[in-house]
Amino acid sequence: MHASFHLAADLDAVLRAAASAAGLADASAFAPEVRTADPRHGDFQANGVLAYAKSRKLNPRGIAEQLVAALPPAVRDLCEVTIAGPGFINFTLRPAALLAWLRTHDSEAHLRTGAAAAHAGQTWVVDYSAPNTAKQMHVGHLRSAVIGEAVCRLLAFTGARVIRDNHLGDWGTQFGKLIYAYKRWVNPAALAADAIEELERLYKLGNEAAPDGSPELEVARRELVLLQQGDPENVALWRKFSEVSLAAFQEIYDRLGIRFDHHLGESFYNDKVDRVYRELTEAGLAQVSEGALVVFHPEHPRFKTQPFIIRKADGASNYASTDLATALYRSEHFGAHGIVIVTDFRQADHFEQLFLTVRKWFAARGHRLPELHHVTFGAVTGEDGKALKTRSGDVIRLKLLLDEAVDRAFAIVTEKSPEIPEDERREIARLVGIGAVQYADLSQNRSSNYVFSWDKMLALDGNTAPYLLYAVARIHSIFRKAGVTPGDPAAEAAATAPETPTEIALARKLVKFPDAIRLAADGLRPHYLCLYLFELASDYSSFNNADKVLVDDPALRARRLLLCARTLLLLETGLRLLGVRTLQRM
RNA sequence: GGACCCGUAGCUCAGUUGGAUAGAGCACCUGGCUUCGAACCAGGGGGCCGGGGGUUCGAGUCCCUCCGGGUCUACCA
Repeated sequence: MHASFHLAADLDAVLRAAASAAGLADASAFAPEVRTADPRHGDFQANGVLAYAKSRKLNPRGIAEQLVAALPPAVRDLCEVTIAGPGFINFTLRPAALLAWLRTHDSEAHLRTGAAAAHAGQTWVVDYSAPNTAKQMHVGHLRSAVIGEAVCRLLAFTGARVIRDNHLGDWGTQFGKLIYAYKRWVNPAALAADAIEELERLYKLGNEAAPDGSPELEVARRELVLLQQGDPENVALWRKFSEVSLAAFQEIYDRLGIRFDHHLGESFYNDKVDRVYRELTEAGLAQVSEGALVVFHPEHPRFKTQPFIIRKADGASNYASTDLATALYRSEHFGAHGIVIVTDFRQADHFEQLFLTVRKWFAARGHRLPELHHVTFGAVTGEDGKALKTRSGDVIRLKLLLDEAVDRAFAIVTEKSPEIPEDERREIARLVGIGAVQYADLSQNRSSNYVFSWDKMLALDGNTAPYLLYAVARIHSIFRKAGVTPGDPAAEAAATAPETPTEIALARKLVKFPDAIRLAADGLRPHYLCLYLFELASDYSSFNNADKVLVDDPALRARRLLLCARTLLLLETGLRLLGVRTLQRM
């Protein structure tokens, strides 16, 4: 039996064809709206009949009956079709169809082939993490890195060529103060021991030493001017700051499994902003206001009066200038079909103005316009609801936060599995601890604030990394006991279609994987995939509890091993797409 | 003042271009290991989806309004 990857998409196509075959008026305008259904009603449901019938003042049940009658016989082999309520069409997959899908989708490569249609042939640039150089990464930098990496993997899985670009904050007025402080107070021993720590100390010293209106600030400004004019000493210092910072960042990225293709920070666009000023001025989009070069958007309720400042009154560039230049570079140099920028919600205004400006600018100059997406996320707060990151001091360093996650995970593993050797417990703790932090960030709808809670993210029940990793470990354990490699065709050859309620519930959940991928990738919202994986692991646990796998009956044993192997495949594939690493024992 | 985000069970959160009786986890109560990993599972109680109005076959979801919390609002990013 044929089983294509995305069954819902197939049903959609079949219903469109049925609309024509049934002779519906204006059949090409009929949108089936196939989506996953509540399991009580079926596997998929088509809701489009109601909207279609309503707008044409037809009886929806009558239309649904015509459509169902026009379905090709093959659809009935695949699933049971019923009409319910005012005109929903419900599709319930037959056990044989479930088995066929599971047999076909037996490797990550096969899943990838099925999923890759969505963004095939496209190039997407993802701009995430983007910390400021000369400062340590803190807890506020976590979400962009974790969500951005998951978005990259989802886009790549759905067929895109993904370019990971770390748009570092490596330019700006703060470097004048930093150079000022460095030249006076650098401690060479501290610099050798922990360079980023020493830079951060100097950064704060510079800020304190050069308040607004002070003569020290004038000196700091001269350092900045020297840097911008290419003064060898200051340029060398600035380079050192960048190198030291990148090395420190990479230690964090290594622990999170992140590797960027490019680190094109703000400094990279220094020589590219003049073209921005020129083209926006020539296009009539930019104007001088209060000495600055700005863009207004008269059609916008707010941005008709709130300017987008693209060049400061003193002639210097700002982040609007470099972000505009960045958009053009990504379009021209990378040939981007899509640009995704992952920052917190406080920058929503900026990116709305940026995107409005880019669309008008590119249209005026004939530049190729990519899809532009600002992937925002809420703040990370403590359990008291207040921001974890306070304005004055007491920021939690990301390095220490990850250390604590691993320490806490180690204590739990040691308590639960004392028989495992310490070396392996350390490795398990590393995967579970880091995975728990990543997963906690990803599993919640990114637009709301995220309450940071050690106890919740490390819990063994609920929608957490440890729960999913535990399901993975249990499945591996069964295969170890059986002496079988997961997915071995010989072990699955005799498999029959699922029969028990828990087998069927698990199989029905497995075939919904494509829908979860599509939801997550289309909306750039990884939490849809998390939710799916949690439900899958939960259905697996019920199955695991109710149906013994390693039984004597060869057909029964084969089909349960097949269910185990596919669950393992989808859990491991899904977690990999989230950037969470899996293990075999915990 | 204006704009945007959030408000769903005691707590933390899901809820797909508007779809069927609003779902999880925690906590609470009951039951299940001589059995592939009980770090688990099965079952139970718990809701004016912030308030009010509107749109329609149908609203947690869309529109208006009010309340509460957060953020941004001319040269930091």
